[in-house]
Amino acid sequence: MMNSEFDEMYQIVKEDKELLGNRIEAQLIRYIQEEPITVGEKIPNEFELAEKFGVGRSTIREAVKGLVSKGMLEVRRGSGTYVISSYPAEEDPLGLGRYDDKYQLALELFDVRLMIEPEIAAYAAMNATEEDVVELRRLCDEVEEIYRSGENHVRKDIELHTAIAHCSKNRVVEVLVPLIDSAVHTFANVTHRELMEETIETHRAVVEAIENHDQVGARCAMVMHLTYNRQMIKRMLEQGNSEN
Amino acid sequence: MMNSEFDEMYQIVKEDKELLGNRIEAQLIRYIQEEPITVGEKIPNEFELAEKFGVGRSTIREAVKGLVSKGMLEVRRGSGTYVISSYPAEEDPLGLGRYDDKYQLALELFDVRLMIEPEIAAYAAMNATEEDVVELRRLCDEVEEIYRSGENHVRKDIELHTAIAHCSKNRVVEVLVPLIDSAVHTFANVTHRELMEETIETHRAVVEAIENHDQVGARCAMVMHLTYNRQMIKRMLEQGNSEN
DNA sequence: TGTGGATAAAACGTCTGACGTATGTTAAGA
DNA sequence: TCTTAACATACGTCAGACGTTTTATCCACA
Repeated sequence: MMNSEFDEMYQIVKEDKELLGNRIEAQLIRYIQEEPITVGEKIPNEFELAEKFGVGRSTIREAVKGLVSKGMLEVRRGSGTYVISSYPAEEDPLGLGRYDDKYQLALELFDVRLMIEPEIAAYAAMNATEEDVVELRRLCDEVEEIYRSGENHVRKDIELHTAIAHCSKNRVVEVLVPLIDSAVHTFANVTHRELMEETIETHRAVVEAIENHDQVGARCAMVMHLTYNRQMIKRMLEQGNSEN
Repeated sequence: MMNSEFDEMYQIVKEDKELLGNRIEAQLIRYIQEEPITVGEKIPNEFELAEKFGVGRSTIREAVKGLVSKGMLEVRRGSGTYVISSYPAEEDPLGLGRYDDKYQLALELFDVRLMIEPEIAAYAAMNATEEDVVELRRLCDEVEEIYRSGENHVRKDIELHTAIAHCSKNRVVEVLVPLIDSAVHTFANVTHRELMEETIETHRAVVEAIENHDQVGARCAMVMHLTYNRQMIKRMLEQGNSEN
């Protein structure tokens, strides 16, 4: 048989209870990214994929359909299925992947955060309940804990900012904040010791101001938090750029 | 035969070149909204739908899958397929359909617009090129024209606000603004003569300030525009509410 | 009478094979 | 050389079978 090394790598083992189609979808992402099949190229046809992954053609079609709706693939009937983005929509919910100057994009993302998140913090200071504050404190601790353990804290960081948005009692920003912040995660994912120490500190300052219903304080703390982050990221990305 | 009146209404005629699955998806939306099948209820099973729409089960599954990824349906294996939002993601890109108090939601949407759009207008005043301004003027005219003709101007209105976002030269807000504003369209779609007259006027004030690179002026004009709109919509929705 | 487990029914998930239709390519003919 | 017809490729749709999960039913047993 051909593809034996492929089989070992990608052939699925049916034991999970997660739906097959979804697992194949994840495998397909991995396959495209590892191969790699770059933007504009076409992936193997449905029969080949079915054979490679050891599943039926309908399952492949499910997976492909999923990635089409996530903006990663495009189907041209009679011709083939093509890669149109390197990321599925979960990692890039705003569809920013089509821009290639990640550096500028990162700064623009922070400009947007600076537009809304200080205001959100002020709303939060106005509307947060006691339970909300408990939750915020817990998240602050978790972010710090994860950071100290050396793991990636970004997911938790987004959770914290989303929780602050939740405190604002405006459900629209509660949707918006994770969208924007996870885009930051994708396009400006830098970590740095000094940055983290400062982040943990300003996080607590924001939460404290919210707890005291100090709107101006919350707004200012958030501005500081984001400004410092923006500055550091700008510096680090400039270094990264100059190395090219 | 049963369902004859149904057949007349929903049975598809195979003549278009649009893919069957996509057409069925649209039919399914219409069916759910007209029936109506409200949030939380389940839709008929796949076999019934296949028979009703006169297509194969795989086609129904394609359509359902599409609406799942658009956040309108949820499939519970072994149980059925349920409506979780009254709108597909195109009309409700932020997934706000799961909330049922449209009134409060509309106000929250305007609060968010008030957070970002004045700031965007200020950025636009700073960065707009001459061609940008020409485009803005053109859109102002078009909005007015469409309004005078009695047609629905909201699409064009969103275009104008998106164009202003484009002038800011921040590509993130250029993505964000149409998301938010089309949600406004879905959840707070009110028209009113007085509102429109004022809207057309303040639109021009914003554009004029942008043209003059008057950041403060642009910000203020946008605040006025949105505040007035929020106020009117609040009043009209309160009337609507009290009639219940 | 009440409860727990076995059983059946309902509904989605996946596989297979066949045929339809759009697209692209190639080769023959004018 | 250009056009056109045939052919190959690849996705689209259908039909039927069987598996798995969830939910409802019902009966036995305490």
